[in-house]
Amino acid sequence: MKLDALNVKILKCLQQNARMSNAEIGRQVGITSPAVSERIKKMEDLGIIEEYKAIVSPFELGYQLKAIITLRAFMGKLKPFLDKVKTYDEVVNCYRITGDENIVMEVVLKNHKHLEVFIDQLISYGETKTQIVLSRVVKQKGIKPI
Amino acid sequence: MKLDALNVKILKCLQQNARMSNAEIGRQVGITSPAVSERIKKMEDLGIIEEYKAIVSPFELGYQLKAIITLRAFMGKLKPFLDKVKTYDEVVNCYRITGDENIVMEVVLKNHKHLEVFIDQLISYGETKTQIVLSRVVKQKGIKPI
DNA sequence: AATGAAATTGTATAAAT
DNA sequence: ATTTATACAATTTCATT
Repeated sequence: MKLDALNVKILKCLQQNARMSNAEIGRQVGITSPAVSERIKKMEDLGIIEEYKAIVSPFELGYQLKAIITLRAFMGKLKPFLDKVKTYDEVVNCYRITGDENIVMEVVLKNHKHLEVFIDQLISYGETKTQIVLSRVVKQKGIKPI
Repeated sequence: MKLDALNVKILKCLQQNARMSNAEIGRQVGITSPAVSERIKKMEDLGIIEEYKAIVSPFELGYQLKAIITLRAFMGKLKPFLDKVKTYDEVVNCYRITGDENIVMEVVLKNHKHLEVFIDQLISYGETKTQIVLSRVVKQKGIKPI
């Protein structure tokens, strides 16, 4: 029993509001709170639920710019970059990808000057391409089980 | 009083574990749980905290592939696409961006066949470029207040 | 804006089905 | 694997500072 209909409903609740109480989830899915608690614990242990995060507004925290930056690493510079990128506070998300570019990053920045300074840090690792985010079309969505 | 040292600490807790109890947060930051509760409520009302989400493993839900897909919309096709993209379950994140491409999407897919079918849906809206995600270098990180 | 106290609600554990 | 019962803990509300 990994992902029956009940667990799917529980996941849906937690993806909508991770701070919902077990009791409230129980009411919505039709079981008691100890049962909810056990199912959640099991899904955490199995790695189905990875973590619970508060999503904080970058703008409200003082970051006026968001950008998607891709990096095409120079010969021998990819590994050093993979170590370095973990230390950048600006990088909120980073994937290694196939294709001409090796890396795609989601970056938050205070202003254009901050962007300039940040890009300057990258040039020793490779060629970058920067795309400024104009708007969020789809809000980070919960993943639907198949 | 929007983001004093206490609120910054509270945000840090909630970004690490959104299901942490108010009492536990209070212990960590040195105030009582009603005070925590009130501060959190205020940050929610001000839009500093946008939402609380369980992060669920796409792989465990049956999605073996993740891709970054950019779209360069055809003349007059951007607006129709912006409406349509909200309906795609595969798209977990989507930004409108500056540059040659208009859109960048983070997409989860069952397999290569699913990817093929998905890309086929996009061709009426514009030219696409697909980059398969090999690994996550930086896990979705909490944003640090300035 | 924070605390302390009281009432309500939620959680954890164990026993039973 | 879920429920019920129970003890413990957390939350909410409100009066107080």
